[in-house]
Amino acid sequence: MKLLDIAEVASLTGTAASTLRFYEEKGLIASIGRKGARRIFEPSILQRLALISLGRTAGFSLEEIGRMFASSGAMDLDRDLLRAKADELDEKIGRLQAMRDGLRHAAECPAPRHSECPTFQRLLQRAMSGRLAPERQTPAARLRSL
Amino acid sequence: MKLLDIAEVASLTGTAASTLRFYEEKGLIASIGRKGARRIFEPSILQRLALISLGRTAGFSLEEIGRMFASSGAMDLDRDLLRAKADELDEKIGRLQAMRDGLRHAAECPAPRHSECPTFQRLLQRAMSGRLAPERQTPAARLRSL
DNA sequence: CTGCAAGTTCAAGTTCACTTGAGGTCAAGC
DNA sequence: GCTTGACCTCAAGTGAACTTGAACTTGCAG
Repeated sequence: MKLLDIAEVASLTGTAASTLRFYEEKGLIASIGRKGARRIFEPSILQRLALISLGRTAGFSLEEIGRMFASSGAMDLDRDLLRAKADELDEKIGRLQAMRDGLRHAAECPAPRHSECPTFQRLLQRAMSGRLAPERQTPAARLRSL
Repeated sequence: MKLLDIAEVASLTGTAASTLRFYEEKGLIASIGRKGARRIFEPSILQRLALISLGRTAGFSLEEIGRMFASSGAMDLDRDLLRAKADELDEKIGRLQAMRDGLRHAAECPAPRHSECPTFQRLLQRAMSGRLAPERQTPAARLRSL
């Protein structure tokens, strides 16, 4: 099992070395040791970084992602929380789909103004359903609710 | 056609008044005029703000969103760009779906470590296909996307 | 053995999207 | 007429997620 130095991890994952150091400082990743002053990583770091990247894409903060990794290093969370996050993603996916359809339609629609096109209106409606007045939540409150 | 003051727009859209002023400064919205020093808005501002919120959820920056509104005020863009954005969204949706499936699976899977579960592995693979690093997202965008 | 590219730390800087604060104006209700 | 509060401007502050810079050290090719 080949060990990796920071440059290898960086180029294999597309993550800047500075970001890796930053993530280590934040406790999201860990180097298995040092060779002199230089960090060395296990290959499993690649999966871990994939997971982090994925979580970021899904809209989780580094803080949240950090909590998803138990001390064991595995994803280890309350199943209810996992399900709740999945539901959250479902909603987001739905809105993104509507947005995508809206864009696609806008690219094809011959109407001079999309605001006058009923199809566009319907898509906009769907994309926004239930979130015209998004209950503003403080970061602190959001953290508490985890 | 009832005109709205900043407080009405704020409460109808859930957008803070300070944000509305900020958006105006950035050219994303415009007030139709002033009553004394106070901004007054056309009701169509509500749709515009819905569109902005939608775009933010879809991961576009304010800058990008600004460019999507031509001077006319309608969404008026190069159709190719619109299509490209739609494709971008498609990819993102795919990844989010995989992530959602991964979370859902993690909530059910009896395996002690998800890193040893082939189903989870497959989902992770799919979620990550063709991408190394996540795009940057602001905290505000994350809050909105809840 | 030496040169130097590539690593290290730590502090400070950057970007984005807002928010907050200080200080001021003004219309409306008492 | 006076107070109150919602609005105004402009500048500075905030938090997340990094990046950059300065100053220093080290592994390894030549």
